[in-house]
Amino acid sequence: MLDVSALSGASLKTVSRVVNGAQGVTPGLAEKVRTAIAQLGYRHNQGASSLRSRGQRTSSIGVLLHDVANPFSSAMYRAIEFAARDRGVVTLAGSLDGDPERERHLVMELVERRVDGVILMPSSGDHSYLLDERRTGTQFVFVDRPPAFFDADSVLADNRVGAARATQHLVDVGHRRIAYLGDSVDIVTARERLDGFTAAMSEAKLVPDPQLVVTDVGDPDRASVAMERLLDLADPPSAVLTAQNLVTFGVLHTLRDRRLRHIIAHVGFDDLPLADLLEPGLTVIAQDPTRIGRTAADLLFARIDGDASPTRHVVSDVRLIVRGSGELPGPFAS
Amino acid sequence: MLDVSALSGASLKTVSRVVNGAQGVTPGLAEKVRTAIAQLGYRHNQGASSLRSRGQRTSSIGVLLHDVANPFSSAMYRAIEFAARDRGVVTLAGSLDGDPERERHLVMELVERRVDGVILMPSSGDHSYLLDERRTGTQFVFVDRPPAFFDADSVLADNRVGAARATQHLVDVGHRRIAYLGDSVDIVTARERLDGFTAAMSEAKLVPDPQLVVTDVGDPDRASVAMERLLDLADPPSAVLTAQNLVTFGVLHTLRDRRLRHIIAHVGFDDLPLADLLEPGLTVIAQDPTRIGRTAADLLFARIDGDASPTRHVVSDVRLIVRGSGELPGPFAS
DNA sequence: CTGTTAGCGCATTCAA
DNA sequence: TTGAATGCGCTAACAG
Repeated sequence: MLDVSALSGASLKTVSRVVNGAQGVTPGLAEKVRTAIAQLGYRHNQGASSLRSRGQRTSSIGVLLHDVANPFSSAMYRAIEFAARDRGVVTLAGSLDGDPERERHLVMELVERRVDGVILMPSSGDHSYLLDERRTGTQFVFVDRPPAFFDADSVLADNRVGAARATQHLVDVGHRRIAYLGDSVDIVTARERLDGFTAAMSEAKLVPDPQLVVTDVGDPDRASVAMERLLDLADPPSAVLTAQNLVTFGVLHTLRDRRLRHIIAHVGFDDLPLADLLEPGLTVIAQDPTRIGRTAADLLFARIDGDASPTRHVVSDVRLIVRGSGELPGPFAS
Repeated sequence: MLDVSALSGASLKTVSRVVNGAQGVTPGLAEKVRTAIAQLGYRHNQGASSLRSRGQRTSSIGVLLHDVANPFSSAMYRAIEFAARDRGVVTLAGSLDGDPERERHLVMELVERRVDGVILMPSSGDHSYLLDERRTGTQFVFVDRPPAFFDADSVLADNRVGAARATQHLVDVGHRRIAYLGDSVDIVTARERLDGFTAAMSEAKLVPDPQLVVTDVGDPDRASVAMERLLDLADPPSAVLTAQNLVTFGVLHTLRDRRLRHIIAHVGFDDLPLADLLEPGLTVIAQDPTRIGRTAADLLFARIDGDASPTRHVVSDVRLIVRGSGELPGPFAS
């Protein structure tokens, strides 16, 4: 910037004004400055700039997700990135893979870089440590899972209602022995989905067979193995609800390998990219990652802009997408 | 940091030393400093730090992709993020959506934030503008598509060989009327794939029917429409090669809707998440996004570390994954 | 409308 | 081993 000042003959401050598009610079002088900038290939240094001004804002936010490559996560990230771009804000993205330690570490890395805010899909079950991090002025918004021991905005899907709707759908088709495969109940989201399942079963005057409720299968392999076991029971399920997309993945493989995809009814929580091209198509409870991302970004930017109103907890609707697998009658149909 | 200094009684410089884990601080003093840091909830400011030191390094890199939510891109991003984490480097990710202007804009945003380097899947066909950007010290590595009018490292899939292998596979099955659907030939990658197709056809002493070669369908909808037209020809193709995953997507839909998935042979370029669960499974030429991402990150970090050796162009192998769709005999088989 | 001075938070001299 | 001064690139506050 000093070089630009020297070459253009304008003072340092005037160059700064031109760079920042500030009011009140004679067009002629401004033009000289711009020429010098182009000639020297000068590039504004946002880091140095934000050190001194704009209340230390860096125009950057962090997005920490379970796994950036998960289709649900990446669709959400896309929406956040889109919202951020409108404001000239860049986004840093990281994956936590369910590791609480990595969550803390990456949050710290982001805070040390003074991002204006963080959108967090948490991997830990205790966010009290964020009280310290917030002192730097960093704002936090939670997605997919709620904050624990910490007060912050959140955007969550309606897990309970979604799981209940899926369950009821299977009941309506005529199923009685419905299996549930999901994540550990230590994860709030997973617990809510299980609650939704249980509630819908009760509603239908059905008692879930404990054998058919499996709650510690968070990845495709374990889900696959668990499903095999259920199918080997003397009295196997006629329908299955998979409470998460990786679980859905594993169960799809098992059903395909056993040639049961056309027989056992199946509803998955979360949509999958090629779900409509499967035979039969996969019936799912779909969240809207784009809307969730957009909402989270809006909440975050409002906080960054100084919104100090009470914490907001947005519940994002889910919807049932009927594609065939959830409408199968099961093995005992005539 | 001033507050920490005051509370701990150590000088500013000593606090700095402790924060950076530098040598030669009495354990006792260091402990006092750490206590003060914890007590005050002090967080190191990387922005200010990099302004003064480490040759202005920010320990951040940018990753600009066609679309962060594309499964190929997000898998690659994951690998880059992983490599970066090992070095305590954070990654900024953005989507370009094929817009050259956005590419220039986002590159500038990253340079203004003084990222140490950028991994770029380009959307533009002229990168001479990067000569200016490189003056700030920012390093560039290209992935998926090569740089034009600019000298930089690159990691590309073996597009020509991949498309040729797919074509030959279809020829080996017995196909003669093979359709090709791909992106515009203005995109270097797309041109190479088309060249591979043409070369393999020649090799087999076949002359591609110009009607069956469609080169301006970059998204699912246009690919779908184009495929419909091909199927409506008096002499439709018995096999199809789709040169990109979004094209594959569109063609899959058309074939499914026409109940031709079990009849027309189909090989896709790029793998898809549920490709093995389709009926029949989708035969593909698969790139290895993880390896590509890892390689690109390694190249970039070497440059950031001062490697000034001649530009390297890495070609990443592709492989044929046989799953069923590519081995169908076509409609005229007895 | 323009320039001067001071200082954001930190690390690099160099001296003690 | 520790500390004081100096300045990284930039902008807020204040002159002129």
